[in-house]
Amino acid sequence: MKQETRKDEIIRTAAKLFKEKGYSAVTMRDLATEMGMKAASLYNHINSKQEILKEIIISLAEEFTSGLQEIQKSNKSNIDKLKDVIELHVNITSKNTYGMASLNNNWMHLKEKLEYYLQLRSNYEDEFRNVLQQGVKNNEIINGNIEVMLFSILSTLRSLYLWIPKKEDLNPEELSQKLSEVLINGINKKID
Amino acid sequence: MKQETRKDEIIRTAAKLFKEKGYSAVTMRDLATEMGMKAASLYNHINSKQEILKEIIISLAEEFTSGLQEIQKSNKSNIDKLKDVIELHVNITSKNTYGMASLNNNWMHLKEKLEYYLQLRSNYEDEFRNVLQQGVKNNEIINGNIEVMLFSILSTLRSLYLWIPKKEDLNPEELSQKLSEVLINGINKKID
DNA sequence: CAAGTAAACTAACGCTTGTTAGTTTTTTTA
DNA sequence: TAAAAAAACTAACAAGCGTTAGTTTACTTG
Repeated sequence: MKQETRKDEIIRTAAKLFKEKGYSAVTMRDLATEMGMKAASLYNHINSKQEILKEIIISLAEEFTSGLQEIQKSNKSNIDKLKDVIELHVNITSKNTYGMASLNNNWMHLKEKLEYYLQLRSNYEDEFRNVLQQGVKNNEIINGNIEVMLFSILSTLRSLYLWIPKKEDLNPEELSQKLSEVLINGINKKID
Repeated sequence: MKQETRKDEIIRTAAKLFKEKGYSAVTMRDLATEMGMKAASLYNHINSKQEILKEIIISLAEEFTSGLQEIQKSNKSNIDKLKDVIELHVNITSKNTYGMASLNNNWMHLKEKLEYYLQLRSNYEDEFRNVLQQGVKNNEIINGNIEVMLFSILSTLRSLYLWIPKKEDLNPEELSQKLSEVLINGINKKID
């Protein structure tokens, strides 16, 4: 575990402010105040406001990409892969709810890295869809509208950053498990 | 059907830009350009940038509130009430995906109306939770973690604004129905 | 403890922001 | 068609923006 540099601290603090007000509404003076310094001093550690956003978003996006690739390698059932993906989202989001807000809401303010981000995101959705499609093919998942399923599950997972901070009584393991139950089996009481 | 005033047109155009870049990143000059006029001219129709945001968000929030109250009045089963709520979200969002982006992501930039908005939102979640709780009590809904169910469903419904514009092949009725299926029954293939 | 480096500071830059004042043009009304 | 109203315009404002240059202070190291 490498210890946090001043740059890391700035990025972490920025992510927190970006979650509260969005990238554009947070000024370098806001960030400096929160760090207990003057705005110009930030530039001893970072090159630009844009760089901060890039660091927050791209590192998270790559973490999701490599996480999903790892899951795909296994030879588990597709339902179990789906459970692993849910766990992946819960784990990454639990560690960095602030950063996830930027990933979800501030990606459009990326400049040089925008295209790269969109590529990662698009690939991620394709891989995710693939799990569902294979699940249908193998009779693990109902033969319904794949896009509706994908959208529904992914929307929930992408919103975790808003909800995890409010429910600290649930640890990541419990949360993953309960979330898997609801997302996979629904809420309907079976008649049996 | 009252015809659209110039003010309405400005608000609608602003909502579109707010969705693309967020409230703070959209300037009055951006909005004016999109409207084919100069920034100062906007002020013949609106009082401030803040007023535009207020109009977008509060009208939608009140539409949700009154819609849910109407649903609560009926004596349908709670599962059927839930289906109606899903339909409510699909209908309101279909009519105004741009405005829904502001509702979801730019509410924190409200000033005078912030507290009012938060009250509406909080009440809405309480009413929604109530439907689920009654459903559990009446043996319609599984006796699981209510908060996880609430979060999962509401996250999906609140993300509809991102997804509806990309899937124009699905009309609101079909979408509501398929969404209800997935959110209520899950995606798991029943073994029978 | 001297030298070097890291990290803070002050001051300022050129540019953009939301908004106002005053004027001109266009459209509606009588 | 003249008067009134609506809706555009130009010009400018004070404040705030990200960032740079140059300097001072605080820590680290030989």
